[in-house]
Amino acid sequence: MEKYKLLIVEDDPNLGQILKEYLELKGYETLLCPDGEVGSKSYNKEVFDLCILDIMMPKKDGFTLAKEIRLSDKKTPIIFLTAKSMKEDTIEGFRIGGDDYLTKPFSMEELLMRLKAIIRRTSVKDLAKNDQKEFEFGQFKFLSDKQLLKINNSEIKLTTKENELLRLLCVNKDEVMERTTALKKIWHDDTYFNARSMDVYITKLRKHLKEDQNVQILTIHGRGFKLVAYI
Amino acid sequence: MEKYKLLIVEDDPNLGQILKEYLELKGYETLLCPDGEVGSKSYNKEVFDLCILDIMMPKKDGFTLAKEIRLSDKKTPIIFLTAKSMKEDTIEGFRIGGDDYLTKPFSMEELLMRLKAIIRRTSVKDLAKNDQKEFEFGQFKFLSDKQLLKINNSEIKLTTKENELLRLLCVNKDEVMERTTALKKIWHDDTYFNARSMDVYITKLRKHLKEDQNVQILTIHGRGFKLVAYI
DNA sequence: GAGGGACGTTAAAAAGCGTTAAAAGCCAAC
DNA sequence: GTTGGCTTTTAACGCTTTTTAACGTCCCTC
Repeated sequence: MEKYKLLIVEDDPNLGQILKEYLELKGYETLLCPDGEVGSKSYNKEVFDLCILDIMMPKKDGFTLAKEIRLSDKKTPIIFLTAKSMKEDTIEGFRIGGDDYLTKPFSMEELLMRLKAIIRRTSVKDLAKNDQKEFEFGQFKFLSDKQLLKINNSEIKLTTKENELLRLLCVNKDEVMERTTALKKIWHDDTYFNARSMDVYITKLRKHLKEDQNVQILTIHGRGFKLVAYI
Repeated sequence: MEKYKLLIVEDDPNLGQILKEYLELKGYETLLCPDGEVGSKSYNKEVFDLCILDIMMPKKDGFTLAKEIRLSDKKTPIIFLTAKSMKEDTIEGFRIGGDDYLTKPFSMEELLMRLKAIIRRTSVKDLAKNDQKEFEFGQFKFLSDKQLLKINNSEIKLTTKENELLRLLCVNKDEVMERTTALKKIWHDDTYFNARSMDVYITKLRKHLKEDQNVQILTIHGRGFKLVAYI
């Protein structure tokens, strides 16, 4: 079963390690970053289900990082951690688009409860679907673990990248597969050339999917792609 | 503009009144109940977007009320208010299915921020889920999830923006689609240039809709547009 | 009915995407 | 280690979508 993935950005190595261990014990996958800059880089390379950001940190503080994240991503929940309980700070945290704000010292249990409450409310993601290996749409049958796309009596062997991209489209069928998500998950970096490479693969997949006119990959301009089947 | 409706259950008449007045000033519709029993009755009579429950109350405490609510309704967010900051209590609040937990005394501003953060999340989720995907008006059939506008035997492929705008007009058919609403929902910012861009798209849509003379996009000067079909 | 703000339309600029082909990278067989 | 075949990336060009700009018209207010 796939786990929820958390980005923890905390400069105090003790607290960071405690957070990491506790949350991993509770069944989450975590990545711990020692400052805002490393946190920013990690955020741009991977997809996380939730971010836990300390506010006062060297190099780049939590508010600045949160603002950067919110420029492109309004969705991923953010929890702030801080030693200051100042009213203005709290309000600033929510103004930026944070989802919760915990003042140190807090109990691990309370953090966990708040984290769960947020994920329960926000997560549209179905973890079970992420483990799915076979998909059907239109007249196609897609076996992602065998890299095979079947239609009628013919089989198309997919390359690794074709396979991963089609899989992500299937997991998000009838919803938008965001460009940035695909780039992070499949190409591990959201850069100009990777984006061009992805466009090439969309073309390749569209050619394969031509066999059934009722299946299409729609372009959602500025956001990504959407796999739809008309029947 | 429809307001969010809040159920406030608080036995302290002073705090209750302050909450009510403050939140109404901030644009919410509220109903204040003096204890859990009255709160329970009110909850069963009306639909609320969020509940604010004090925990220690005569007749029926906040936890009991929350449990009742969660028996039938897992969705409506619940914020607990309490004088006790005991850890077990907080955790119990989240265990029941609460969404946030504020310890008295708290600032009205912080309550408002937390409330907004929760509503921002839940309303986004709802919009994504319970949205209609197919519309009919005049001789048109509009499949918004496929970005297709059909009339007679022809299909018009819509661009992403055309599609989103037409969808918003359809949702508000025969009523005014406010300019600011459209700009916020589709362009994510109500600025001068986005407003001009939207005008361009209204022109594009009007061209597409020319196929049926009985369908029109009316201009409501100073407010927005209205999609109407005369037959 | 004059003036200013709001809207309508068209065209050009900018940004984003689609497609093809060539270059580079990878890997297994020889 | 070199070859050949396949996958992936880079490059280039053309096209579509979206935004910006400019100018004309409408419409409300005074």
